[in-house]
Amino acid sequence: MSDLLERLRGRGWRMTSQRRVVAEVLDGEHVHLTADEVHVRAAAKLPEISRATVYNTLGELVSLGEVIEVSTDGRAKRYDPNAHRPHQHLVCSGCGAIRDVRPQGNPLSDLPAEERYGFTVEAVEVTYRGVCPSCSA
Amino acid sequence: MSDLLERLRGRGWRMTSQRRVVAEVLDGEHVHLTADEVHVRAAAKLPEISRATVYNTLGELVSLGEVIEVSTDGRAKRYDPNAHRPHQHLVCSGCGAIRDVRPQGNPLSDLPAEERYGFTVEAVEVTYRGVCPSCSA
DNA sequence: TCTTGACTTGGACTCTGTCCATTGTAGGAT
DNA sequence: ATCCTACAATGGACAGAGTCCAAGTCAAGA
Repeated sequence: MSDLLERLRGRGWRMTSQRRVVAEVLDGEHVHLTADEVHVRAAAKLPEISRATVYNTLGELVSLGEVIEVSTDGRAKRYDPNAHRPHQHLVCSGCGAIRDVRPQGNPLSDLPAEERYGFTVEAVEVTYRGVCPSCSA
Repeated sequence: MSDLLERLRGRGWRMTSQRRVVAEVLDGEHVHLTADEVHVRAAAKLPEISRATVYNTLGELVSLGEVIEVSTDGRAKRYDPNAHRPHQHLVCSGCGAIRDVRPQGNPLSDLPAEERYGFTVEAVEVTYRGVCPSCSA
């Protein structure tokens, strides 16, 4: 995560305690927190941090390509720091848990030219839905 | 669409003018309206129809498997009546337009057993993102 | 240390969707 | 054709997620 901070500083990001705390909260794999969860965890380290700042910071991290925004359920968006390792998501219909997974093959190539209708296709998101072990038990 | 109404009646759906109007609004291919858009169009035919009824009806159509709920952007959900023809979505990052597309291959089979982590995988959603012709012009 | 433009704050506001008590009505029963 | 009643519609209050903005604060270069 410190390399993330370095990278951001290198891009002219002004380093504030708020931004540092948000970045720290987002560290790790299989992290898929909502903005509100990020706020709660950030506030545990830095009580004065505001919701607006958390939203701003998350938005910037997304624009910078350091974090991926995931909306699997039409409810709160989730923020996934695992942005530099292409992956898909496996979502539990029961509890909403999310796992990062790595399918085989490249789904982009599954969309033939005649199905592109003049679009410049840049990315593909794949969400597998199912029931996780604890929910099916 | 009248077969839809027939099917619903056959399942014990009480046919009201409100439900009929909502079903009519959702007729067609490449239809991906938000609940609010459905309400506006329905109200053009039946001015007294309430938002709550539109939400209720859409929810029922989704439960019945006649309409698919799509949330591509974390904003308003969209409702896709093309439920009986499996397909994926191609979304324009510029204007948000959605096209139904039919990729080759079966993405479900791209998730090998060792990447399922004990989940019972039931479905997969694929969203291609790109820029549509009018936005790239 | 000073300065300044970028950052943060918090509260009001918007948008999307849900809830619920009340009123209305579709469609089977008579 | 009319009556009943369970199911459906209404609309207004409410809730959750996110945005906006004017005022105050501060990181970091000079």
